[in-house]
Amino acid sequence: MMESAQVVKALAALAQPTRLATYRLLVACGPEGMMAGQIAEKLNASAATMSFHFKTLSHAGLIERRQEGRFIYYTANFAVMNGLVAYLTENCCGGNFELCNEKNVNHFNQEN
Amino acid sequence: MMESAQVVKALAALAQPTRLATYRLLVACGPEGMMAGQIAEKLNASAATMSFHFKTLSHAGLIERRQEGRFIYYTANFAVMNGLVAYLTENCCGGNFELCNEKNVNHFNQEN
DNA sequence: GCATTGTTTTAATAATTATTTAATAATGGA
DNA sequence: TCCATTATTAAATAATTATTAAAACAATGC
Repeated sequence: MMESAQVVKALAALAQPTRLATYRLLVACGPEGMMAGQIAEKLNASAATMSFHFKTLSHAGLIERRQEGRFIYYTANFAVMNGLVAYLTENCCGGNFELCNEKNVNHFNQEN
Repeated sequence: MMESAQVVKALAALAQPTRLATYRLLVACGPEGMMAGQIAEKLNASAATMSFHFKTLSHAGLIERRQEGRFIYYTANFAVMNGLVAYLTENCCGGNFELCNEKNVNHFNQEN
Protein backbone atom coordinates (compact mmCIF):
# COMPACT_ATOMS: atom_id res chain seq x y z
CA MET A 1 0.00 0.00 0.00
CA MET A 2 1.26 3.47 -0.88
CA GLU A 3 1.68 5.98 1.90
CA SER A 4 -0.11 9.28 2.24
CA ALA A 5 2.81 11.55 1.29
CA GLN A 6 3.42 9.60 -1.92
CA VAL A 7 -0.27 9.74 -2.84
CA VAL A 8 -0.40 13.49 -2.15
CA LYS A 9 2.57 13.98 -4.43
CA ALA A 10 0.99 11.97 -7.24
CA LEU A 11 -2.34 13.79 -6.92
CA ALA A 12 -0.60 17.17 -6.91
CA ALA A 13 1.32 16.16 -10.02
CA LEU A 14 -1.90 15.30 -11.84
CA ALA A 15 -3.74 18.40 -10.63
CA GLN A 16 -2.51 20.57 -13.48
CA PRO A 17 -4.14 20.67 -16.92
CA THR A 18 -1.02 20.07 -19.03
CA ARG A 19 0.26 17.31 -16.80
CA LEU A 20 -3.17 15.68 -16.63
CA ALA A 21 -3.38 15.75 -20.43
CA THR A 22 0.16 14.35 -20.65
CA TYR A 23 -0.66 11.48 -18.36
CA ARG A 24 -3.86 10.60 -20.17
CA LEU A 25 -2.06 10.71 -23.48
CA LEU A 26 0.55 8.29 -22.17
CA VAL A 27 -2.10 5.98 -20.72
CA ALA A 28 -3.70 5.79 -24.16
CA CYS A 29 -0.28 5.12 -25.74
CA GLY A 30 0.23 1.99 -23.69
CA PRO A 31 3.63 0.36 -23.05
CA GLU A 32 5.22 1.92 -26.12
CA GLY A 33 4.76 5.45 -24.85
CA MET A 34 5.49 8.57 -26.85
CA MET A 35 8.49 10.76 -27.66
CA ALA A 36 8.91 13.91 -25.59
CA GLY A 37 8.89 16.12 -28.66
CA GLN A 38 5.73 14.56 -30.02
CA ILE A 39 3.96 15.05 -26.71
CA ALA A 40 4.99 18.70 -26.65
CA GLU A 41 3.64 19.11 -30.16
CA LYS A 42 0.33 17.41 -29.37
CA LEU A 43 -0.20 19.55 -26.29
CA ASN A 44 1.03 22.81 -27.80
CA ALA A 45 3.63 23.33 -25.10
CA SER A 46 7.29 24.29 -25.34
CA ALA A 47 9.98 21.67 -24.80
CA ALA A 48 11.19 23.45 -21.69
CA THR A 49 7.74 23.61 -20.19
CA MET A 50 7.18 19.96 -20.95
CA SER A 51 10.52 19.05 -19.44
CA PHE A 52 9.42 20.72 -16.24
CA HIS A 53 6.16 18.81 -16.26
CA PHE A 54 7.86 15.51 -17.11
CA LYS A 55 10.09 15.98 -14.11
CA THR A 56 7.12 16.58 -11.85
CA LEU A 57 5.31 13.51 -13.13
CA SER A 58 8.47 11.39 -12.95
CA HIS A 59 9.21 12.50 -9.43
CA ALA A 60 5.73 11.37 -8.44
CA GLY A 61 6.39 8.00 -10.06
CA LEU A 62 3.56 8.40 -12.56
CA ILE A 63 5.66 8.18 -15.71
CA GLU A 64 8.92 6.60 -16.77
CA ARG A 65 11.47 7.42 -19.43
CA ARG A 66 13.26 5.27 -21.93
CA GLN A 67 15.94 6.33 -24.34
CA GLU A 68 15.89 5.08 -27.91
CA GLY A 69 18.64 6.50 -30.04
CA ARG A 70 18.43 10.20 -29.56
CA PHE A 71 14.78 10.17 -28.66
CA ILE A 72 13.32 9.93 -25.19
CA TYR A 73 10.09 8.06 -24.78
CA TYR A 74 7.82 8.52 -21.80
CA THR A 75 5.37 5.87 -20.64
CA ALA A 76 2.67 5.80 -17.99
CA ASN A 77 3.43 3.80 -14.86
CA PHE A 78 0.26 1.79 -14.48
CA ALA A 79 1.23 0.22 -11.17
CA VAL A 80 1.45 3.59 -9.44
CA MET A 81 -1.94 4.63 -10.78
CA ASN A 82 -3.46 1.38 -9.58
CA GLY A 83 -1.90 1.94 -6.16
CA LEU A 84 -3.26 5.46 -6.07
CA VAL A 85 -6.79 4.34 -6.89
CA ALA A 86 -6.53 1.53 -4.34
CA TYR A 87 -5.44 4.00 -1.69
CA LEU A 88 -8.33 6.34 -2.41
CA THR A 89 -10.99 3.66 -2.39
CA GLU A 90 -9.59 1.48 0.36
CA ASN A 91 -11.96 0.07 2.93
CA CYS A 92 -15.01 1.51 1.20
CA CYS A 93 -18.04 1.45 3.49
CA GLY A 94 -15.86 -0.18 6.11
CA GLY A 95 -15.87 -3.30 3.93
CA ASN A 96 -19.55 -3.77 4.79
CA PHE A 97 -21.20 -5.44 1.85
CA GLU A 98 -24.70 -4.37 2.92
CA LEU A 99 -23.85 -0.68 2.99
CA CYS A 100 -21.63 -0.72 -0.05
CA ASN A 101 -24.31 -2.41 -2.13
CA GLU A 102 -27.13 -0.19 -0.84
CA LYS A 103 -29.85 0.66 -3.34
CA ASN A 104 -28.15 -1.46 -6.00
CA VAL A 105 -25.34 1.08 -6.21
CA ASN A 106 -21.88 -0.32 -5.87
CA HIS A 107 -19.25 2.03 -4.61
CA PHE A 108 -15.67 0.86 -4.75
CA ASN A 109 -15.89 -2.53 -3.13
CA GLN A 110 -14.24 -5.12 -5.35
CA GLU A 111 -16.38 -7.88 -3.87
CA ASN A 112 -19.54 -6.52 -5.41
CA MET B 1 -17.58 11.99 -18.79
CA MET B 2 -16.12 14.65 -16.51
CA GLU B 3 -14.17 17.48 -18.08
CA SER B 4 -10.56 18.32 -17.47
CA ALA B 5 -11.10 21.40 -15.31
CA GLN B 6 -13.40 19.50 -12.97
CA VAL B 7 -10.93 16.64 -12.66
CA VAL B 8 -8.08 19.05 -11.95
CA LYS B 9 -10.14 20.64 -9.20
CA ALA B 10 -10.91 17.28 -7.61
CA LEU B 11 -7.28 16.14 -7.77
CA ALA B 12 -6.08 19.42 -6.26
CA ALA B 13 -8.61 19.06 -3.46
CA LEU B 14 -7.29 15.60 -2.63
CA ALA B 15 -3.63 16.65 -2.90
CA GLN B 16 -3.38 17.83 0.70
CA PRO B 17 -2.73 15.47 3.64
CA THR B 18 -5.64 16.52 5.86
CA ARG B 19 -8.14 16.55 3.02
CA LEU B 20 -6.90 13.20 1.70
CA ALA B 21 -7.31 11.72 5.18
CA THR B 22 -10.77 13.31 5.44
CA TYR B 23 -11.88 11.82 2.17
CA ARG B 24 -10.59 8.36 3.00
CA LEU B 25 -12.29 8.51 6.38
CA LEU B 26 -15.59 9.37 4.70
CA VAL B 27 -15.18 6.62 2.10
CA ALA B 28 -14.77 4.13 4.94
CA CYS B 29 -17.84 5.58 6.70
CA GLY B 30 -20.09 4.81 3.76
CA PRO B 31 -23.47 6.48 3.15
CA GLU B 32 -23.95 7.42 6.82
CA GLY B 33 -20.90 9.70 6.82
CA MET B 34 -19.48 11.35 9.91
CA MET B 35 -20.13 14.52 11.93
CA ALA B 36 -17.86 17.48 11.24
CA GLY B 37 -16.73 17.67 14.86
CA GLN B 38 -15.89 13.99 15.02
CA ILE B 39 -13.81 14.24 11.85
CA ALA B 40 -11.90 17.21 13.30
CA GLU B 41 -11.23 15.23 16.46
CA LYS B 42 -10.05 12.15 14.56
CA LEU B 43 -7.69 14.18 12.43
CA ASN B 44 -6.44 16.49 15.20
CA ALA B 45 -7.43 19.62 13.35
CA SER B 46 -9.33 22.69 14.54
CA ALA B 47 -12.96 23.16 13.54
CA ALA B 48 -12.10 26.26 11.52
CA THR B 49 -9.34 24.49 9.62
CA MET B 50 -11.63 21.56 8.91
CA SER B 51 -14.39 23.86 7.75
CA PHE B 52 -11.96 25.31 5.22
CA HIS B 53 -11.03 21.85 4.01
CA PHE B 54 -14.67 20.72 3.88
CA LYS B 55 -15.44 23.65 1.65
CA THR B 56 -12.59 22.77 -0.70
CA LEU B 57 -13.71 19.15 -0.94
CA SER B 58 -17.36 20.15 -1.36
CA HIS B 59 -16.54 22.63 -4.06
CA ALA B 60 -14.78 19.85 -5.95
CA GLY B 61 -17.87 17.70 -5.59
CA LEU B 62 -16.04 15.04 -3.60
CA ILE B 63 -18.15 15.26 -0.46
CA GLU B 64 -21.68 16.24 0.49
CA ARG B 65 -23.23 17.62 3.63
CA ARG B 66 -26.38 16.67 5.47
CA GLN B 67 -27.82 18.38 8.51
CA GLU B 68 -29.25 16.33 11.36
CA GLY B 69 -30.44 18.42 14.27
CA ARG B 70 -27.55 20.65 15.12
CA PHE B 71 -24.99 18.30 13.68
CA ILE B 72 -23.64 18.32 10.17
CA TYR B 73 -22.71 15.06 8.57
CA TYR B 74 -20.36 14.79 5.63
CA THR B 75 -20.37 11.89 3.20
CA ALA B 76 -18.15 10.86 0.30
CA ASN B 77 -19.60 11.32 -3.18
CA PHE B 78 -18.77 8.01 -4.78
CA ALA B 79 -20.03 8.94 -8.23
CA VAL B 80 -17.53 11.75 -8.56
CA MET B 81 -14.65 9.50 -7.51
CA ASN B 82 -15.74 6.90 -10.05
CA GLY B 83 -15.88 9.59 -12.71
CA LEU B 84 -12.44 10.77 -11.76
CA VAL B 85 -10.93 7.30 -11.99
CA ALA B 86 -12.71 6.73 -15.30
CA TYR B 87 -11.27 9.94 -16.66
CA LEU B 88 -7.73 9.03 -15.63
CA THR B 89 -7.84 5.54 -17.04
CA GLU B 90 -9.91 6.21 -20.15
CA ASN B 91 -8.86 4.60 -23.39
CA CYS B 92 -6.01 2.69 -21.75
CA CYS B 93 -3.60 1.33 -24.36
CA GLY B 94 -5.84 2.85 -27.00
CA GLY B 95 -8.38 0.16 -26.15
CA ASN B 96 -6.07 -2.41 -27.71
CA PHE B 97 -6.59 -5.68 -25.87
CA GLU B 98 -3.25 -7.12 -27.02
CA LEU B 99 -1.21 -4.26 -25.60
CA CYS B 100 -3.24 -3.81 -22.48
CA ASN B 101 -2.96 -7.48 -21.62
CA GLU B 102 0.75 -7.68 -22.42
CA LYS B 103 2.84 -9.94 -20.22
CA ASN B 104 -0.24 -10.97 -18.28
CA VAL B 105 -0.40 -7.52 -16.74
CA ASN B 106 -3.75 -5.82 -17.02
CA HIS B 107 -3.69 -2.08 -16.89
CA PHE B 108 -7.02 -0.29 -16.67
CA ASN B 109 -8.99 -1.89 -19.46
CA GLN B 110 -12.35 -3.05 -18.12
CA GLU B 111 -12.60 -5.70 -20.82
CA ASN B 112 -9.73 -7.72 -19.41
C1' DG C 1 32.04 19.10 -36.74
C1' DC C 2 27.36 20.08 -36.81
C1' DA C 3 22.38 19.76 -36.77
C1' DT C 4 18.98 17.72 -34.00
C1' DT C 5 16.80 16.60 -29.78
C1' DG C 6 16.06 17.11 -25.14
C1' DT C 7 17.24 18.64 -20.23
C1' DT C 8 18.62 21.75 -16.74
C1' DT C 9 19.29 26.09 -14.71
C1' DT C 10 18.26 30.62 -13.72
C1' DA C 11 15.38 34.11 -12.63
C1' DA C 12 11.34 36.62 -12.49
C1' DT C 13 6.69 36.54 -11.65
C1' DA C 14 2.29 35.21 -10.13
C1' DA C 15 -0.81 32.77 -7.66
C1' DT C 16 -2.20 29.86 -4.30
C1' DT C 17 -2.56 27.76 0.12
C1' DA C 18 -2.93 26.88 4.99
C1' DT C 19 -3.46 28.44 9.60
C1' DT C 20 -5.06 31.00 13.63
C1' DT C 21 -8.07 34.12 16.07
C1' DA C 22 -12.26 36.22 16.54
C1' DA C 23 -16.81 37.07 15.03
C1' DT C 24 -21.17 35.13 13.33
C1' DA C 25 -24.96 31.87 12.70
C1' DA C 26 -28.01 28.14 13.76
C1' DT C 27 -29.85 24.64 16.68
C1' DG C 28 -32.23 22.74 20.60
C1' DG C 29 -32.76 22.23 25.52
C1' DA C 30 -33.58 24.38 30.16
C1' DT D 1 -35.96 33.58 26.02
C1' DC D 2 -31.35 32.55 27.28
C1' DC D 3 -27.49 29.69 26.98
C1' DA D 4 -24.38 26.01 25.57
C1' DT D 5 -23.08 23.53 21.64
C1' DT D 6 -21.74 23.05 16.97
C1' DA D 7 -20.11 24.75 12.83
C1' DT D 8 -19.02 28.41 9.32
C1' DT D 9 -17.08 32.70 7.92
C1' DA D 10 -13.91 36.57 7.82
C1' DA D 11 -9.60 38.75 8.25
C1' DA D 12 -4.89 38.73 8.61
C1' DT D 13 -0.69 36.57 8.16
C1' DA D 14 2.80 33.59 6.62
C1' DA D 15 4.50 30.30 3.81
C1' DT D 16 4.65 27.80 -0.02
C1' DT D 17 4.31 26.72 -4.55
C1' DA D 18 3.85 26.93 -9.47
C1' DT D 19 4.68 28.77 -14.00
C1' DT D 20 7.10 30.15 -17.87
C1' DA D 21 10.80 31.97 -20.89
C1' DA D 22 15.50 32.29 -22.10
C1' DA D 23 19.76 30.50 -22.36
C1' DA D 24 23.24 27.25 -21.34
C1' DC D 25 24.36 22.48 -21.43
C1' DA D 26 24.50 17.54 -22.90
C1' DA D 27 24.07 13.67 -25.90
C1' DT D 28 23.26 11.49 -30.23
C1' DG D 29 24.22 10.18 -34.92
C1' DC D 30 25.24 11.51 -39.68
